[in-house]
Amino acid sequence: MATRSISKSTLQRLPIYLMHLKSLLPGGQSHISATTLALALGMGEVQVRKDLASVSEAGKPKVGYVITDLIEELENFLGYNDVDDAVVVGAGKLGRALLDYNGFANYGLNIVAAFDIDAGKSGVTDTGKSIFDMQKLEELCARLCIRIGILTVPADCAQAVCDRMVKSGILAILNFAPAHLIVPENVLVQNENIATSLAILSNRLKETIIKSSI
Amino acid sequence: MATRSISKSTLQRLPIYLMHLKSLLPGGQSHISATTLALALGMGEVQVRKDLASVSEAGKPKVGYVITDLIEELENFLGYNDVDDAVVVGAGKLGRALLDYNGFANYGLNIVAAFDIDAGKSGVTDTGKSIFDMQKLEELCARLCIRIGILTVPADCAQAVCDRMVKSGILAILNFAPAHLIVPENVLVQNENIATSLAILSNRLKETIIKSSI
DNA sequence: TAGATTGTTAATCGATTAACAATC
DNA sequence: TAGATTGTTAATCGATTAACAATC
Repeated sequence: MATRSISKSTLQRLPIYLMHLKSLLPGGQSHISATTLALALGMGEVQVRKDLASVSEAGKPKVGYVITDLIEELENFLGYNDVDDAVVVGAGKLGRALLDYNGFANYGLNIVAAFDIDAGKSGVTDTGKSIFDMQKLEELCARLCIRIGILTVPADCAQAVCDRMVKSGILAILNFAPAHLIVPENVLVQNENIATSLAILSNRLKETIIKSSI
Repeated sequence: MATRSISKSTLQRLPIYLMHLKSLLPGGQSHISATTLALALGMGEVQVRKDLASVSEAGKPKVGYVITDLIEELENFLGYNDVDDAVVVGAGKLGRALLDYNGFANYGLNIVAAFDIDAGKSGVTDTGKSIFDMQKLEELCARLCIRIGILTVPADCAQAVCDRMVKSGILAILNFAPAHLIVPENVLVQNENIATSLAILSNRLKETIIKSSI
């Protein structure tokens, strides 16, 4: 199977295209050109065309792409159609917000439950999702073959909790804790660190202000 | 003033160094070499050295860097010491989680209040932060000179709300809505889209599984 | 046919890595 | 002094952009 390897940068942009295309659906227009798409998203048109070429063969000169087809191809490529089960570990405010967020279904992610060290948090949330005691983590992950875990515990116990997740068979971790995780080679970590985003934003803001005050 | 422009990639890594250095403080060790730091974070040692050189002059051959000094320099550079006020717009679960998260203070961000279109959500949270009706947005932002806004509304009203934030004088937006925002040239947007992270994670997971099944 | 738009090949740009001289 | 470690200059790598041929 030729899983043509795709660059990380392109992969990051694909969901942006998908998002925009979906927002176009109610408008009723059937086709879109890479040029138009690039303009709307403030990207280079060659970049858009190259990115789209990596998931679709359906671009037609003069008319562009069929929007619904492109959406379908993007969703398939991104795996939004075959659902993966996931768990949230750490049922603090952020953890519970993610647990109850119903938008993940659109991205092929089904959060089945959350876990917390504080047994007092066990129970069922507004939306009917269960929060279990951490003790149940290993058994439940193994039984349901959970491969994706969302880590939302404080930094100081992030590594210890991460180790337990790995032991439970989790292969991919979305890490919201402001901590660097050490994992075995076969386990993936994607850091979702708000501090990092903030750093970039405030640095750029400072530069903007300096520039505009000259 | 020589605001030596720093690459975006480096800027993204600085908070990671800072985070790790802080976690080292309780250990009592006074110095650290770029080599050690690189090893701990799974990065190249030249990269670490180059990144650190962009914020510090204090590296000494043979001994490395004084940890506390390096922390100080990183915090100054990242602006964690001069606090910026910010508001959250959209008091849903995520918005309220961010509003009540007390970790932002470490990053030089002080969230003063949240706003929501649903006046029924107005009030005070557990941690004493106020949620106001959206109507108050413009007046309060102007009065407090708010320049940073955190956007946590649903995708379908993200652009409209963003426009109001811009009109209120906000210059930097941390966007959690899964939508592409169009803003004037002088306004910065940093997208914090979980779908994107998820796309990368699940794609890499798939590749890992394919590879390991060969 | 003419022209808009596609997909691709070549050139440029930026970031990472390798090599090395400087120094405590 | 010797060697660990720094900071920098040059080489490599990857991603973006520009140029262009193909085509509906």
